[in-house]
Amino acid sequence: MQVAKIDVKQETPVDHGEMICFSIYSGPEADFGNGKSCIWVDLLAEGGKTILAEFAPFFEDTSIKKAMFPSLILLSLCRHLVVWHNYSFDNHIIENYGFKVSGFHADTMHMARLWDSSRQTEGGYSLEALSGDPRVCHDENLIGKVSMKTIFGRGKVKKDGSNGKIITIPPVEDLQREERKLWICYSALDSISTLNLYESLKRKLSGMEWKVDGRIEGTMLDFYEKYWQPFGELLVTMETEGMLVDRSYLAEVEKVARAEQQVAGNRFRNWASKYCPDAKYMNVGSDTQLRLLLFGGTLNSKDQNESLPLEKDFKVPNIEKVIEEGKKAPTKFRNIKLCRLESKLEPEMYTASGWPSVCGDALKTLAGKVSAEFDFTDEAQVLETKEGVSEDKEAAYGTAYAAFGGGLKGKEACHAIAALCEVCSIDSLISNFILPLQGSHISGKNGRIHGSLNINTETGRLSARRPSLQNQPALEKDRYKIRQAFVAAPGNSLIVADYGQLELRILAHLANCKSMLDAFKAGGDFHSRTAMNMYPHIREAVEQKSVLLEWHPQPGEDKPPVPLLKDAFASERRKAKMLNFSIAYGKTAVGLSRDWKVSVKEAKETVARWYNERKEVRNWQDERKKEACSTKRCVHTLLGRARLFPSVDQVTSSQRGHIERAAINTPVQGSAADVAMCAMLEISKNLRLKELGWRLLLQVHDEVILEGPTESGEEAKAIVVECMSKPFDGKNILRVDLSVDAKCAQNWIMGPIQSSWIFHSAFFFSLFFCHMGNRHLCLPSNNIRPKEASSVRRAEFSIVRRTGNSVAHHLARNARCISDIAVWKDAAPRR
DNA sequence: TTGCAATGCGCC
DNA sequence: AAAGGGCGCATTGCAA
Repeated sequence: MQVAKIDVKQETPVDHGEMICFSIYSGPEADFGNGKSCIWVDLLAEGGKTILAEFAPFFEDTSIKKAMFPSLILLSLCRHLVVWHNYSFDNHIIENYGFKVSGFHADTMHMARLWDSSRQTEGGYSLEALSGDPRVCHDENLIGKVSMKTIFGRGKVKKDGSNGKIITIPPVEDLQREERKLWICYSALDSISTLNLYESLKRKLSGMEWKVDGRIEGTMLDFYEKYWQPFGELLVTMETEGMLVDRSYLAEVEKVARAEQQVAGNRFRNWASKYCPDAKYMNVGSDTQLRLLLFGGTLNSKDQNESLPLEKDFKVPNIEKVIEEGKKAPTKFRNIKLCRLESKLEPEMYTASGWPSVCGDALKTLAGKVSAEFDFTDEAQVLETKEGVSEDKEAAYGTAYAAFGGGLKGKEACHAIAALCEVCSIDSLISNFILPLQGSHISGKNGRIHGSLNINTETGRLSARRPSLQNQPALEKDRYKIRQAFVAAPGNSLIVADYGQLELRILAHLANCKSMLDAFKAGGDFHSRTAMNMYPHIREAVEQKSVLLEWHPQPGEDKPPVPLLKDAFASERRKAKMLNFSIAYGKTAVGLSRDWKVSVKEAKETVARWYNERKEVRNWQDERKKEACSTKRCVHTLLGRARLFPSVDQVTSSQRGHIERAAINTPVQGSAADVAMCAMLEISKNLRLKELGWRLLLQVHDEVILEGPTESGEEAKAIVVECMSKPFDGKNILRVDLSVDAKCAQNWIMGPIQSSWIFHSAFFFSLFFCHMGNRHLCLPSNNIRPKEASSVRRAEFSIVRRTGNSVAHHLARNARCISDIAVWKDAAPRR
């Protein structure tokens, strides 16, 4: 299928994009008439829409019979199962025409991910990359998909008439009309490649053992059919469902955010301009400018031959309408000269490439724990400060205090840098959420936003795109209450349910760690319990009842009789909590020492304390590392999905370190993803929920959101909790309970967060979409990296051959449907 | 004008 | 010697 009028990089396929053609292929034995095995349908031709309507029964369910369609063909077609490459996209495009797509059988994109989850940097998962990779498809008689760029790309003619390096591709509508023969071959090849890919992947997955807990359950093809096939379909329905967003609320929030950002930005610029006049006009969001302003002249920590310049010109919008020398009128942009503010300021953190870092953490070290509210250019506040009205303590100021000479100047610097942090955080909220959530490109006609939920991570987690709802500010940090903009439709409510410490529970299960399992069994505050286990003096205090592990207020009590552990030993608990999360991710003592700003020795000691009662965890981690670095080269998740690593013989030691950490993390993160997936399948299978009208909308790692009628909220909530607590066919196969917290609310702020969407498709049909609207596609010729973006604009599918030949035959005979037929041998001329 | 690498930041 | 797993996405500044 090819689609026009959609920009896949920006827009959701729900309610965006139009199909311009599609092709069908069901294997070489199928005969569409005259020995042709592939048909291609032109929807741009006169009456294109009518042709599509004729195919409606093919897309839809058998029960929806259209009289206009010859019933014989209809019946045989509808019994077919369809395989797609990136089903999500095609499904949405077809649904844009009002058809419900049925007969989903498999998605080769997901199958490929299951077979090898580590292709993202090495080929990727586009149809082109997969079908052209001899390790995937090795049929000598078939060639893989050939990219549009290869076939239709032309060097863009430069102004001087010479051929440029930039490759352009004409709009697909033009190609379809003007390069007809080639175009038909190209699109036919997509469906053929998809079928070929499907057969290959089926063989691959069938050859992989599927083991759960050491017991053979079948092959990975069985796994696919049991889990990822229905999961793929579920994700698509969730994308279609979408979520309602309150735009007027967001518009209000935007005003406030912009105003606050402006104030904080001016505060910083005013201060900086005392040292460097042009800083008054700088872009505080540019890390390049900031780096020079704060650390100009510093050496690169990785290459002592390189250093930042002491001053540099930057191009900024000429808002002040300054008329530069030699110019008559103000230009659109102008140059400003930035220089280092204070040479005593020393960078403490560096970026990966060795330059001083200006990230939030680095800036906070400079500023210390001070408020961004003080504006020392404001006389009144300066006076107040001099009189000692503000309670600032010198200890709270960061390293900038001394570097800028201490006293008032030092304080000024710290407060200004704190204001800078504020600007950055507000900016990211605006550009990541407040703006995109108001745009129409990610929402459909009904005003709901339809992001995408993808199975495209190495561990099997979902990712959410357009928008990326998974990085919404956490409840406590959501200064503009953005989650409040996600609302239930009138008469409906949301159920927001999340797992408590899912990954830690998984780790406890996988490592069979007694201490952790006991702590979970005991319930209460897990991190406090960890702290108690790590520090004998805390344990003593608990045993003597001079502190409480946790406290459940009884009627009439307004505070605990003795202090709580989390208050009395706050820093120990904080460390315990960080260790709980960090260790599962493979973090080392050196990393922790930097985070905590303590010596490596001290960090090592703390880590040792953590492992002391959790020896099983260390053993388990060592086993995983060995497994990853052995000839097996892989680790597995709870449900038996594998993650393959490169051979350790061929990597650097730092890459080996990465492999070892991933080997520890993947089973934990990937198993958590398995649990969340099973829970969602349980929820979607639940007949009572269906009956009550509750639908899944979103998932974010350990949290799900449903929407349904308010009146049945409580009943539905109980069912959801049940499904999540026993996600494996109604059972919990873990050694540890799954704790679930669920709320019923009108908007998301009342509870936890989440969302995502998928893409994918596979086998008899090939639907071609073209996107990019009327714009020409411009690609530099050296861009050989097949990105997912390119696969997203295509959708390919095929029908599993059951009665393939007769169907093909009938279709081919319906001349009104078919403008042309292409056989694969004619396809894909190489240029 | 467009794409890209580097950087940074949010979440779990 | 360095040492955090997994993502998506925005912006900047530069290259083609």
